[in-house]
Amino acid sequence: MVSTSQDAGDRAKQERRRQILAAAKAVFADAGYHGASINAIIERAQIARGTFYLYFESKAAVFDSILDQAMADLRARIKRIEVEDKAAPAPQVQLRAQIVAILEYIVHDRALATLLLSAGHTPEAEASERLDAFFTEVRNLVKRALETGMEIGLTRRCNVDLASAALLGMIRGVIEEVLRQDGAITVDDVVSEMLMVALRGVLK
Amino acid sequence: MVSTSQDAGDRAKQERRRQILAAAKAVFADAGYHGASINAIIERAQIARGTFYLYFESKAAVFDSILDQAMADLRARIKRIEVEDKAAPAPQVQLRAQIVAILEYIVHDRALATLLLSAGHTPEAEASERLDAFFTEVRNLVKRALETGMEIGLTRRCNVDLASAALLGMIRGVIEEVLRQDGAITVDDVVSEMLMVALRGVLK
Amino acid sequence: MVSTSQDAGDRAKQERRRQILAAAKAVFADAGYHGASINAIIERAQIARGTFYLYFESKAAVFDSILDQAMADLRARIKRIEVEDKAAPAPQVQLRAQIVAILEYIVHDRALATLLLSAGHTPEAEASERLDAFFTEVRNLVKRALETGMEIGLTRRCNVDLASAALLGMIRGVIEEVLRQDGAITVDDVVSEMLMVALRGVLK
Amino acid sequence: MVSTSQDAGDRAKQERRRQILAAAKAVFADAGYHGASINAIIERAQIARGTFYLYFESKAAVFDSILDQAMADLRARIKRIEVEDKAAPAPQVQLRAQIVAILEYIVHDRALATLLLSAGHTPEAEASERLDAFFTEVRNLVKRALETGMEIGLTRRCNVDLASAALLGMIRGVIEEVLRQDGAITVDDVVSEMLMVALRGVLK
DNA sequence: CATGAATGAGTCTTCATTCAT
DNA sequence: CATGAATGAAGACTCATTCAT
Repeated sequence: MVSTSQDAGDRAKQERRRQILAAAKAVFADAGYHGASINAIIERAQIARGTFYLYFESKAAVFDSILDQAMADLRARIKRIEVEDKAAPAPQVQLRAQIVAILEYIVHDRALATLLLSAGHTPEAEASERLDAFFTEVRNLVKRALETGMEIGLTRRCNVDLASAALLGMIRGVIEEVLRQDGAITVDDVVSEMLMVALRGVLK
Repeated sequence: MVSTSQDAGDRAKQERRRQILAAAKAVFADAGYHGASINAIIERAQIARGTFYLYFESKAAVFDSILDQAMADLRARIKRIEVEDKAAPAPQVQLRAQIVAILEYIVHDRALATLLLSAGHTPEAEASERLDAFFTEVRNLVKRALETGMEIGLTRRCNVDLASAALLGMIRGVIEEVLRQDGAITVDDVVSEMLMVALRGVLK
Repeated sequence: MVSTSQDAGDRAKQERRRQILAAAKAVFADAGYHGASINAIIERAQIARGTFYLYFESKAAVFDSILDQAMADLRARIKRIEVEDKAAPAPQVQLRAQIVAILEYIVHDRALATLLLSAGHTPEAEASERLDAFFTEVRNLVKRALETGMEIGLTRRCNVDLASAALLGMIRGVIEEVLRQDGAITVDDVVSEMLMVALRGVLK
Repeated sequence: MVSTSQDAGDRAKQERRRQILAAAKAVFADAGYHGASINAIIERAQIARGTFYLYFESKAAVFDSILDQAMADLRARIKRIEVEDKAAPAPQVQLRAQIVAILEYIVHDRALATLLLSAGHTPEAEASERLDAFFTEVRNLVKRALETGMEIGLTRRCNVDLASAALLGMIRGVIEEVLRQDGAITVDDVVSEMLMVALRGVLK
């Protein structure tokens, strides 16, 4: 009995937490970190002022929570591409699968996508640094991929810093386009198109 | 006489205005729209509080002014690429020249670049909409270029919406990389690399 | 049976109450009335938030309880000094015994002492008035003692209001000093010194 | 002209500052440091919220200002008592004059007096430490006076720590009594009575 | 024109108190 | 009885904007 009701309480708490996180995510996406007010968050979450601080220490803390969660989720979807293992699918297939998984995760949650696209200009939240670190991590992954590609003669020689920046910018641009068209397009098509541009260029 | 002193006054006024705009640009770039305070701006511009409101009606107004100026400058550097006129340089040469001109303008003014890259997330400034409109305008330009390219058989068939979004995202990503490296790289090199990726893709 | 278990319940309740009072006393002494938080009290008392309000109706109420208890304890230690009864010890001996008893009670409970010394400045607690009343009561006692002393020719003629205020102030000052030295000094010595100053003055 | 109007502005600012300090002093005296709210202060001072922060950085800062001013004023009234210079008035006359001056200053400003009597239990204001230091300073002065008195055979041998604590407590008790009687008594009479008790004791 | 003192709506955060479980 | 999640009034502080000089 006791454990049951405690579990129920815990579940309720987790639910509340999710509810606040969702509201905060939406508000941050709408207004940006600075523009978002606790007021807006609690109104959206339909809770009292104090309740917010029962679940999060501060405005920065919710923001951090959101980003941390997103980063963890994204990290879980990112894996090194296996080139040497002959049993593994072809690198391009692996790459495609990963990009689809990532984009699907991001695009699936509009607010989160907006957040990720705009964060970075948010000096006070600690998460901003961690977000930077995360993006650096991703960039390094792409850089290593390019380097490997060059080694095995798959990819053209290029400035990997610039090329990776260009590729990531491309991904961001494409995500924005998907958000803009809001579901009128499947992630799968998007990835095909994007890979085409990225891998083969626009010229015939 | 009157007109002369008026002109002098006008010139002085214009100078003051520029001075405030410059200060504001720096502050906005440093702190973002919300993080920027009138205080910081007037301190940097060495003017009194009231003086600021003599030249701009609000914080949002300066921000708008800065973006409007930037958009006007950029528009002046963007021209349709001439494909039919045989006397004109090759399309790729024209394209390259334009992109170099644009990037040089943006990268030359670090504060402005930072501003443009982050301005999308600044709800209260009206300019935000105009900025959106501006980017749409640019995207349309790119789209038309792609369509023309496809018509004359220069470019691969593709989803022009996505491809243009990808290309613009690429440009933004590359600009960020240039800012990150802060002058350790010339615009010319950047454009070469970027065009390579964009036009031919990363594959060998 | 019922009455027995009720008694047990009552005893348990009383115990809980004491536990909370002790925690509250410590917290009030540490942080002052305003600085003390219900949070700190319940943490120290190891009880749940709601439980606190089962035993006291408000923060002010605990504070009042503490002071009331202290006042009752102190009252029990204060008696009129018997001058006429020849069987009684000499007035100075009686006085000394009482002061020792009072100081010992106060100094023995550091938290309480701190509380009493600072409680005058705690507007919202009702007890503050009662504390004032209590001190007035004590002052009156001292005043009557001085008057009696004057009548029987033991004491110098003086303004009893001022003299009693001075004497009580002295006691408070001395208590503070004892707290400051924290046990490096016995109440007995303190009282000797204090009586010397009070009764004979500092001059030789 | 310019300097005149600037001076006028400065004078006006000084006046405002005084006005706020006075209001704050009254509110702090009424409610204690914690109990005092910026709201209460600005209402009493008849100014807007922001104006307060134009003159003081924080609530603690006003509090500090008040105490610092008081301490400076009091220090200016405290001088070592000259025992060796034969041309100087008798030590007791010097002492009396000083105590009168100090009490007159304190009693003259009811709010300040209340503040000084109750401060010390005000942890967050920096001034609290400085106030402690000030009181320690005064106690040391009294201690040295007692020691000197003992050396030249004027004073009885005694525990100077306790005796000085007793004497200062006495002063505080007497000040409280004067405030209680609110002007129904002159400082001069008070000092006479107090010195009588302090120097000769209450016994005949 | 320029100034800067004054304003007050709005921000984040705390905390005494209540009440459903 | 005990619990602790929920509440919201109230607190300190910021800052874009106005206006008398």
